[in-house]
Amino acid sequence: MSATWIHQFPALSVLEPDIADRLGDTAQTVSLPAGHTVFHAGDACENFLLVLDGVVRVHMTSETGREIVLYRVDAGETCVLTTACLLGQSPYTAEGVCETAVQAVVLPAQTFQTLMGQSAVLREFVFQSYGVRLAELMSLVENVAFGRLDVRLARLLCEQADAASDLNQTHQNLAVELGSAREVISRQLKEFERRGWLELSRGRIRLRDRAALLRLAND
Amino acid sequence: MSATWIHQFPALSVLEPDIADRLGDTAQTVSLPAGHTVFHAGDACENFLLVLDGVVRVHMTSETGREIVLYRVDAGETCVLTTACLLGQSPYTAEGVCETAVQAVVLPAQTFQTLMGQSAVLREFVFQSYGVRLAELMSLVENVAFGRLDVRLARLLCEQADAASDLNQTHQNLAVELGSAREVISRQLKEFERRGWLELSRGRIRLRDRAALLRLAND
DNA sequence: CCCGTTATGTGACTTCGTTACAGACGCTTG
DNA sequence: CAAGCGTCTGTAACGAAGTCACATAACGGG
Repeated sequence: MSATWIHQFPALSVLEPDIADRLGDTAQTVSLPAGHTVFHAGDACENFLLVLDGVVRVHMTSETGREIVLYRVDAGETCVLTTACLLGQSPYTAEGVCETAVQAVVLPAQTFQTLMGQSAVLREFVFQSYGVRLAELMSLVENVAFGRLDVRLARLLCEQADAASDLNQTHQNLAVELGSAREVISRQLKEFERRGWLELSRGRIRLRDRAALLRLAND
Repeated sequence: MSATWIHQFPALSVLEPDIADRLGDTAQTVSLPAGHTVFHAGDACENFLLVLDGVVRVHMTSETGREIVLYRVDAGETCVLTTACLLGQSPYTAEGVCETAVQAVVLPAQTFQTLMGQSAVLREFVFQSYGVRLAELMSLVENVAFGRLDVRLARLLCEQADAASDLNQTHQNLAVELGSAREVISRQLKEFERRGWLELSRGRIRLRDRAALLRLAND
């Protein structure tokens, strides 16, 4: 019998019935707490992962300790890095950490390979993920290589702020998001505050002039 | 009858016979001169591409004119960006230029989709490409975000120098390779020359102390 | 040989990352 | 409540890399 979780996701709800059954039978679902490390750089990859609920953040760390977020895996998405490592028999080159509590489906490599050969829908699904991530990564390269930090920061702030124009983030977290250094972000935020665009307090930023930030962001 | 070019490539020589025939029948092969632009950023993608001979370079250009090489498509390889755009119905986000004269197979989107559904070998081939490029792009992100320029340049010089330790490249070209600026590369090369590691002349660099460059490169 | 084109050299300046701290805030605990 | 501690933020000085504005220099036809 096909598991109920499959029907949560449009991309999978059209799975061939027999494939859906196989998936429901073989796949284990696991619960991981927030902060749990799903994989480290250098780990061998043994399972295909599909996130059912929560968010996994995939990021790289430099030798000097700086980090950069590559992408996030949301509910209904798969981790392409995992797929790539599985199919290419190569170890992970980045780290995956649960940003929230996460429910995920774990599929042994062997089963994954078999199902990929049998299900056009699953293939389509995985291909789609690849395409999206590839585009994201290219855009990341562009931003890191050419983008100005003030512009990127302004964009990030506008994206992350909630309806009340608040965001609860440390400068360190924002730095990781952009692959920059905490001190640089602090400096830039201070400059934004000086211009009256926002207000800083410990662990929180309140946007005061979103329009100004958006103007800068759309450079 | 299956075209002879198919047998040049290990990955495709194991194609199912009927698929190979279809490919041989429908696919057009084209010849492009060195310097020819295969696709621009913003173009819609209409054909699947497979390089038979020569090299296509895929790079991005910033608003300010700086460029960075994302990857190269060599003989026997496909352009993942093309595949991604094809499957995702999205426009190109980078530019592809023939670095040498190029012979390539051009497959209409429709035919590609059909063959992808029918041939496990072709799928395997395309998946493999995705994985490799994804890893390359992640490594690029890491280098651009965290790598020191002198180290990256030293690495590039060692890679590109021929057996005689010569390489015929302008500083501008090296800059594009690393996503940096010409002046910065000139400065760094001058510094290497000052240390006696190489010799500069117009359009050519001769390595004098490859060991020293390698030491720096392996930081 | 002259001249236009392409390549390289240089200095001043800006932005960003690094190092090395000093405070400041919030929380626990005696 | 005060003291102590871990985390977060501020700052200054410096180094590394990108930008701007040029000056030269080498090459390759006519």
